[in-house]
Amino acid sequence: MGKLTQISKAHTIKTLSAIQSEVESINRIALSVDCVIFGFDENKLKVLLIRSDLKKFQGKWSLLGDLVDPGEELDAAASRILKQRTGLDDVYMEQVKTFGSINRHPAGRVVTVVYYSLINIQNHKLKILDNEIHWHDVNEIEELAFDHKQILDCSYQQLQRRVQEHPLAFSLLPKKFSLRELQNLYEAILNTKMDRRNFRKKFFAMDFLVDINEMEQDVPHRPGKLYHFNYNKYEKKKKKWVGIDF
Amino acid sequence: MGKLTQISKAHTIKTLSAIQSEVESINRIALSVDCVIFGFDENKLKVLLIRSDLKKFQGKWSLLGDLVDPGEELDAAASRILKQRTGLDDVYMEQVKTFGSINRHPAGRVVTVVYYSLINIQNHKLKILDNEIHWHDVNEIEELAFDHKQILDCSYQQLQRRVQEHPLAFSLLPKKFSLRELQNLYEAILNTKMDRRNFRKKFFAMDFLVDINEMEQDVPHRPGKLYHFNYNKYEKKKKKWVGIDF
DNA sequence: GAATAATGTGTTAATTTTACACATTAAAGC
DNA sequence: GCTTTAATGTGTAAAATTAACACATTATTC
Repeated sequence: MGKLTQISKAHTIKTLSAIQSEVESINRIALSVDCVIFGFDENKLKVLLIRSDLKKFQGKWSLLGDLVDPGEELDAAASRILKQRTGLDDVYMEQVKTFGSINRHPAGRVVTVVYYSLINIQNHKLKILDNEIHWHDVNEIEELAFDHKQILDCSYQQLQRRVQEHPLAFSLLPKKFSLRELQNLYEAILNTKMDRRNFRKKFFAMDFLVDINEMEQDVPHRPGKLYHFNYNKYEKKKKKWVGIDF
Repeated sequence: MGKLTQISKAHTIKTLSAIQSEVESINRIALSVDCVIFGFDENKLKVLLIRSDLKKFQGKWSLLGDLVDPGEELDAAASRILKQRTGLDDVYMEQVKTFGSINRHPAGRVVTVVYYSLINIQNHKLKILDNEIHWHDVNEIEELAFDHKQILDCSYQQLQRRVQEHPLAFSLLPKKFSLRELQNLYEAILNTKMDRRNFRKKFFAMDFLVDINEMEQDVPHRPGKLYHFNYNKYEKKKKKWVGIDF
């Protein structure tokens, strides 16, 4: 008996209900969503992890994930996980890749769709109540439960690529930020040092920064100017790019 | 009762079998793989489509896909579909994205992991026996069954991006090719016209082309030189890039 | 008020990308 | 076989982008 879309071989026109029962009888694969939640604090790129609840991985850290509800969109599942864990919605999120190795999960075949999100740690510092959840330096993570280290690496690489094409990184900063903070963020994500003057030039040229006529407070040195990111302007420009650059 | 990875809320250590039964009882989502198979012929970028076997989409074209076997890797499923439909293995393939809208499939919840592949049409022209399968100009496709138009658009965009970063496109050409053919291919994929001299300069500078001291045969004009693509050299260089450019 | 440490700013060199023209060669047409 | 035609093959100069680099200014700290 052919499988769902293999049917075309015989090429008879099937009724929906025939296919429906095929779907139900054949499928023994569970579907989950895992979230790689990035944050930025103390000039380090961080990722939110939880202690694994499986005996096999006892003591190990893992990404935040959950099974997808049969009636739930994939994006919605990712949002839900994020909301449950951080209390935040309206967060930048992007699908990364789907991981489906046969033995990636000890409980059976679990295929997982991975998303990364970018959140501002300060915003939700108080909302993490579960004391089994912690922020970890991305660059200091050696091992994770399941295949989560591989997933993290893949997501981190995608973030590094994307952040050079689109100014996503602002999602990791508070609304008001100085250029030094912005540069520290980029240096943390890309793991490089950059020239301060060229960095400033580049961002001013992009024309997404709004000078809000405020200065940093309580910094142990000469305070820098504070800026907003103009999301509207960015979205408008992005539309013009579609099909050209990306 | 919490779902698989939601368990961490209560944070008891569960046994595997407890989780296994959760997985089995909860999951009602089918998983498929769809392949966007690109080819290049008559200076046009093509995609391989099959007539839909569903009444709802009768007459409409769709991508080649199939349900994933519970014991089958995702990549393997994509390879299998390709092999079944074209007779080819050892083909360039890349995961694109996973599509999981609730109502994307009339038979129920079917989440599909999408791959694109690049194949050389000449190589396997004789292997497509099923007369319900045809090549279509990518740029002339208006409508497809399911959400396959959206999937195609997404895959095509990803191909366009990737081809500018890595010389993937060679997979679409025969082993021996002229620079004109190569440029026609890039122009077809990117939907642009390019300067012939700059194009040649760029590819010679990459240093992946091997002059095989042969000329085109049976062309209605002055024959051009033929080249091979040096995959080994490319793979070596790619390793040096890792973490720097990509 | 002197020392410190960060902010803020412009110019030049180097590299990369784009634009552009003419001689050469084989096929096609007469 | 001679002419016409249409493509191949090649180099250089301008333009745009990116990288390198130094000093005056300002608030804080001591």
